[in-house]
Amino acid sequence: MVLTEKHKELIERIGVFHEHKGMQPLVGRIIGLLLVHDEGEVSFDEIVEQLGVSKSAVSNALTFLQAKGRCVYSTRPGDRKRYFALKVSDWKEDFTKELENIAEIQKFIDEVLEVRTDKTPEFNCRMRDFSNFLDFFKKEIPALFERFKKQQA
Amino acid sequence: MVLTEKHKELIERIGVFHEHKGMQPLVGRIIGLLLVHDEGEVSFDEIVEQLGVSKSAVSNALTFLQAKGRCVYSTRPGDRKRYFALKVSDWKEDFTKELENIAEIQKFIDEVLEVRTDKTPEFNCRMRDFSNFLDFFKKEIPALFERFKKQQA
DNA sequence: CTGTTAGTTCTGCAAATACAGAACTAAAAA
DNA sequence: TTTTTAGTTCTGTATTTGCAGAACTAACAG
Repeated sequence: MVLTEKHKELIERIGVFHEHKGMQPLVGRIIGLLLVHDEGEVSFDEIVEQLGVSKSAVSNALTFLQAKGRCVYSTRPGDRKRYFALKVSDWKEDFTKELENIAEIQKFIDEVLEVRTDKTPEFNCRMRDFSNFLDFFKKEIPALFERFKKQQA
Repeated sequence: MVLTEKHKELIERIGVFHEHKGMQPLVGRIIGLLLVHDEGEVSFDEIVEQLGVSKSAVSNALTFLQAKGRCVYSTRPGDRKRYFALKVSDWKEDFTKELENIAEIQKFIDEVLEVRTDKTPEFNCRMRDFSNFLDFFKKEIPALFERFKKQQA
């Protein structure tokens, strides 16, 4: 597949977006490439060529993406190459994980509340409020997907 | 205020948590200190002493936190020191921002769908599904807070 | 057995990060 | 006016990051 300027520019922006989420630059670019690539599956070599980076960098980035469960590869009979693709299948799972990750702050809030004295009742009250909300939020996640399903039909 | 080992250890863990979110180490530690500190407000000097870091590092970190709107300082009559505190007041706003930030991926998903051919209908379909969900999700955020309010009462 | 393909692991380095320490600034105190 | 206080900005540096390139490995091909 030949990438147009538009493709390349979009890949870069998707890369930067993922960099901001803490991923290393190339990892974000690879996600971008796998997203815009027509065939869905992209060979190791093609990633190297399209992004103009070294094999070692691609190898490490793909190992990372696979470890994170964001990417898989398949093979074809009579072809030793690996074809990589994103696991868009379980976006619900991924999204849930991200939401739960945000809510992880609750664990700390609760620990903080345990060590705090009652010198600052308003502060403590707000924190407890926030903790209660996070509790509520986590429980609401499944319901969220259900409401979406209903609304779809 | 004298910090116990428990306090210090909790500050470190809160620091690491924020590092994973892309903040620089000291910024995370300062958030931790402001969270566990009894008085709620902590002077510049005390931050320097409690965390054992340089004034310059603290100055930069606090400038960053204030720019991000996560921290404010107040002053006291006849006292030139600045007392820093977290802005826990608007956790709803902060949380909303974080959720919207997650949903920002939708912008890219939609752009990706525009440049993709229909060679991979299933992939495209899943992406469209995800985009629709993100749409739904963003609209649901205010309702989420409302349901929490109701449940509280 | 030798060569080739496809990818991995190791080594090194250029650039970015995160901080220390010193010099500096602005305002209040003496 | 000089000094002190409280914090900022500048300069240098140790550490970490992100990648390139080379050496290596495993499997198949000739």
